[in-house]
Amino acid sequence: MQSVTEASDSPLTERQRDVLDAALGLLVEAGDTLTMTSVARRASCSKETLYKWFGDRDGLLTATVQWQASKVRGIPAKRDGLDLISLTSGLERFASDWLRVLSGKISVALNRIAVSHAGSDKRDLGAIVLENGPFAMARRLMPLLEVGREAGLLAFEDTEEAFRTFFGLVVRDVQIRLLLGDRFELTDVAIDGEARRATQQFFALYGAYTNGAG
Amino acid sequence: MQSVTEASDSPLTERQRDVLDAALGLLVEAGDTLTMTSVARRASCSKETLYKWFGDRDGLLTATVQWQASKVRGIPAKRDGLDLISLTSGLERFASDWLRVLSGKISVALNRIAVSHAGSDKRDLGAIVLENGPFAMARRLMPLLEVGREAGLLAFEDTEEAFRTFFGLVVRDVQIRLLLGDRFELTDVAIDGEARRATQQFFALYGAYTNGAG
DNA sequence: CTTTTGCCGTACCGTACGTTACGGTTCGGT
DNA sequence: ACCGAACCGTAACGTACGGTACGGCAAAAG
Repeated sequence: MQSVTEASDSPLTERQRDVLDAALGLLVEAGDTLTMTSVARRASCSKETLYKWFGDRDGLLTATVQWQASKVRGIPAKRDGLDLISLTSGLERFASDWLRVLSGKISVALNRIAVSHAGSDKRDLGAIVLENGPFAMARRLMPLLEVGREAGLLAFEDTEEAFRTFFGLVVRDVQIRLLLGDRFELTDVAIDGEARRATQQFFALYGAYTNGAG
Repeated sequence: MQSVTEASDSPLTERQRDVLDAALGLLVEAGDTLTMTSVARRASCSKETLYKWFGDRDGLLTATVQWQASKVRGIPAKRDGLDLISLTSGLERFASDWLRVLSGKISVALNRIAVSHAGSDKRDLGAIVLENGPFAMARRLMPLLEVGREAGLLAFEDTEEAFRTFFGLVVRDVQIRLLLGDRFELTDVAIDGEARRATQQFFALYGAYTNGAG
């Protein structure tokens, strides 16, 4: 027996991971209208166990979001961006991956939960999603941008500023429209096209061989 | 007596508007955790009246969102963008206004509500917010962009494509961070700076005097 | 074999809240 | 002055759901 709600680095039994996967599935299907009873039934476990492991409903939600975050985390960006070709393809692949994750059902569902719980005095799911969403993207991308700058391929003063512009060029209105329930068809080829366009526009703004209008 | 839930263009009594303002205030303060009782108390009306006018809780929420939308709607964009100066200032003012609305408490609250209700089978608040948010922005801005193109100041093929890029350059990660509860200080001068940067970058991408990389 | 532990299944409790019902009050119409 | 409609305030109902208690079982510990 171990309560997961205390320290953030509890090792999580395989059974617990199964339970969280069940909760994740229900979260995607039903949003935060999921009930403790439904989670228990889906996971074939008792409600008592849920409460023993996760404390309360909010603890279960938090653990579920963290569990998904731990799955996505750790796709390291390759730092081989020394020439223009590899930097370009690195940015493109980055944008492509990001859009793919962003438009996935799980991401949409989790962002919905976090948004609707933000501003509450409970455990802040928003902070977790923020940390594993935009902030994680920044942590992974900004080193790549700086490598590009040191290689003389990019020109900017504020790295965060450059990153946020890249973010805007990649995501545009896609995420908010998805969150607001707009039916959106975003095929894989469309995503790749978006990534290519965003990268191209980013180079038009921050490429060292054009104007360095940072 | 008139039920507002049926036709979308019910004229709304002044008393009803007062009630919706009260609901709006509670929505900003408490999110969708507001109760029918609290709305009745704040508006000094009976719950029976709430149900007679708006049908049910969801109808009240919908009416409230529509009421706020009807307040924001109808700030027409001036179509005087014939020379570069006025086009630039038009875009800047547009971006500035948009960021100001976007970062306001009411906008954040309403987007939160709409996001958390999206994907539900109830009346779609997401569609309303979408219609009065990004889509309204598009309807107002795209004509201005086309005027700029016809005046030879901008170069692009797909107007919607150009608009969405402008959207991305203006909003970047601001909205999602606000929705996720990130404490964010966005002063008026900062907003004006953002608007200026976005406009400048947009001209760098779509200005006719540079490359027309649409 | 006995004890302990951990968990399942289920019944149960308390409460919050959406919704309805009803008596009392205001107010415009005649 | 009278009537009826609209509305206020509040009490009451029904229910869904978070949280708890408890009996039974299987497996590990002793």
